[in-house]
Amino acid sequence: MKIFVVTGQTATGKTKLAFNIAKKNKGDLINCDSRQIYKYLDVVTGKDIDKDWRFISIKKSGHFDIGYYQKMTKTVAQKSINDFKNQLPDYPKIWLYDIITPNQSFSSYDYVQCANYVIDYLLNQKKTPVIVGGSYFYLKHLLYGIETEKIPPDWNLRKNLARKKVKELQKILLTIDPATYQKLNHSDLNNPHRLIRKIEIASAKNQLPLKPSSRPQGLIFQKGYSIKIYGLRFKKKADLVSAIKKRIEQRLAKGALNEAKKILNMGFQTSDSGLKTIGYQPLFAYLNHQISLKEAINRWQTAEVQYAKRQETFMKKDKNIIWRQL
RNA sequence: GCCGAGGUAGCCAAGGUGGUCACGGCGGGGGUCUGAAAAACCUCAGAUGUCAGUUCGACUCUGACCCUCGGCA
Repeated sequence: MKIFVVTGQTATGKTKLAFNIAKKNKGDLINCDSRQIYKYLDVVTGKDIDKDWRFISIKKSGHFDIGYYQKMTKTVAQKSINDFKNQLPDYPKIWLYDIITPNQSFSSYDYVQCANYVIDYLLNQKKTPVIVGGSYFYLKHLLYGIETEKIPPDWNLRKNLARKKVKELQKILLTIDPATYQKLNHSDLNNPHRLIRKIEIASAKNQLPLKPSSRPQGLIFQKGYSIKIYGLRFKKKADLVSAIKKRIEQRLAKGALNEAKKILNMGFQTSDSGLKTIGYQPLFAYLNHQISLKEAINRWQTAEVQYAKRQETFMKKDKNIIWRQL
């Protein structure tokens, strides 16, 4: 059973490659972009769908809405899907867009659950999963598994700890789990998010009886799967920058500003987790007359370029990625 | 042309009665990464407009010059 993965830097044309692979292998795309998972964040996140596509939900579990986008022919798009099910064009579907709303929380663990569900679903239908996206954190967990115990977020704890200074968090961790504390590097030691997570794990361990960690395994360790992981990246930084600039212009032309406005009108807060997505904050600042449009665009571009660099730093440690330079 | 303000790294910017060649922020380079990840965090590099003078010593004082920004003309 074949599984393809297309990952890499932003703005490298991952989706296009994924579509080509899917067409040749009777496949569907499975989104692995942590932003396109949100409903309503369409233009700024660059979802590759337009009016011809329709969302079909196949499973709602908890607050997750798992489904796919299906390309329609012009006439079909206007009528009921059921009447035309057999006439739909044979075109790869896109799974795992629009799972949650921008104010809902979603973790890499959640992603792995959703993705595995869809992968099984497709393999059962003898279809080829083509996982596509640049959220390597999600991808890493999907491919290689999550070794730590499955300790869910403790929102009360997080809320309390969020008010504390880094030094205090360090002290707490040092007290309840000195072994973990000693292993922290300089970066993690000053990272409130990660300190809080470590404290969360340590205090859960203290409360629950320690069970032998049943090592959940990632896709890559499962027998019978042949997985190819492609990574796209630019050879020259100047090309990355111009690709990003061009894409932002296109997204603005497609109505990125209206989308930002619409999202605020829907009642979402600028602090909602989905709206930490690159692009929205500067657009909000512009809409509030805090900065010029030019400044907003600059900030957006800079943030994208910085993100692309972080992606590469993270991904290049993965020796299973087959790189294609652009 | 005159009056005023000012010229500190790619950008913004602090400073001091002259004395380890200078606080920060952004941007840039390099990293971290196992239930927030398009997040959060770590780390490195880089500067006193030009020329002269005073002084043991000037980025800091003096003068000239060159620019920039206001106002007057």
